[in-house]
Amino acid sequence: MAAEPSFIAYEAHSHQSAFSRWTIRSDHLFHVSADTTSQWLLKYVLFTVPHLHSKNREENSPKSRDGEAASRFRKGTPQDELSANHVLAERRRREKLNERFIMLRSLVPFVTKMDKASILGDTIEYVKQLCQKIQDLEARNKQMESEQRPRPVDRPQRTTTSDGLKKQKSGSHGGGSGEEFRACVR
Amino acid sequence: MAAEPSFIAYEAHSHQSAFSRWTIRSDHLFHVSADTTSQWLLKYVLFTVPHLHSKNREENSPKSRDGEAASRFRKGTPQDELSANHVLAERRRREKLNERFIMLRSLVPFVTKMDKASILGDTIEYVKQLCQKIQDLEARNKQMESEQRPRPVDRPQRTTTSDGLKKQKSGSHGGGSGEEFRACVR
DNA sequence: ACCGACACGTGAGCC
DNA sequence: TGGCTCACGTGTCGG
Repeated sequence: MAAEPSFIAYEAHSHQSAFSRWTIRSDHLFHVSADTTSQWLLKYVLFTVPHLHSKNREENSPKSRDGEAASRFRKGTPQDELSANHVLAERRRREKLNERFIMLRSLVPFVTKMDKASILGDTIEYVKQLCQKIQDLEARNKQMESEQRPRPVDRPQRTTTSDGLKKQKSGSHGGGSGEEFRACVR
Repeated sequence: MAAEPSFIAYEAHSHQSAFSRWTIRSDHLFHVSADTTSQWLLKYVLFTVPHLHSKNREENSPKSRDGEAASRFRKGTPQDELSANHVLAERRRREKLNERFIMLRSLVPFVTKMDKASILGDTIEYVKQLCQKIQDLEARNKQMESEQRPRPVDRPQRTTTSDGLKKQKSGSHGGGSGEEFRACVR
């Protein structure tokens, strides 16, 4: 029932539109190393590399719809706007979410499992460890500072430390988010 | 399954088993505040509260299956083992993943959107900021240490920081991972 | 042969 | 009102 009515009309070939299509094709044509982490890496590079250095859109996907609407001259568009738009939005949602997953996995240092669940698991643990480490460092820093300078002349805990630490920008979206937020509340 | 065990034999009523069932039911019977973040909060408390103070398992879920298998006296079990087991496993997978999502959201300090995607987005940004902050603290710490005490007396990096941080067990697998791993590689 | 993982489409609900 | 997110079941691929 999944593949029934006048649907999005990606080629004649029935269901499994788009994603699985090129996955399979790339799996067969290029026959890249399909042993471990097989199609994940492939999908990763094929999916992110075009996004990296190209700002142009791929908006033809919503346009190809009317073409099939002309060919598929059903009486109205009851399932068109109600479904074809829906399935597309849903696909976009999944896509966005997967992108976040990949991006998140690239941050966590030691991950070997690509399991969508292990990614979350490792992240949730990594954040905990980072958090604890920050508290540790902060406490030691303050303690050391206090022991070094027992003179309470002033206590400016934000003197920018006058060190030449390089704050590399996060780069991507460049949104100037407020720095020094309340971190590690647990 | 969160609410109660031995109930996988969802009633006679066809699809939409379990989750949507009690969601709708709770929506109608209890008619709790269904205005903002409506069923999310409800599901959250109903799902996590039993898990908080109860260590007992709920492994009866694979057992209740035979009951309905008896009622469903088809000739063999072609769709039973091929489907009923599969759908159950899939549901368990989603459930585990959702649990991770909730647990992850509880770590990030400032989140207002409950969007499954915003959770990831905020987390991925939070990790970045934590990471940068660790580098910052570390650099300052080292620099201060070098300028303060050129004499290498000793540096016990495990002074327990004298804070009352309570290490709640993660419970599930409890793998005692090695501390002081390589953090913040970026 | 089974089990785990994932993408997909689809029904439902909430702004 | 449609857009948007979510949960679900299902088909399919890999170990």
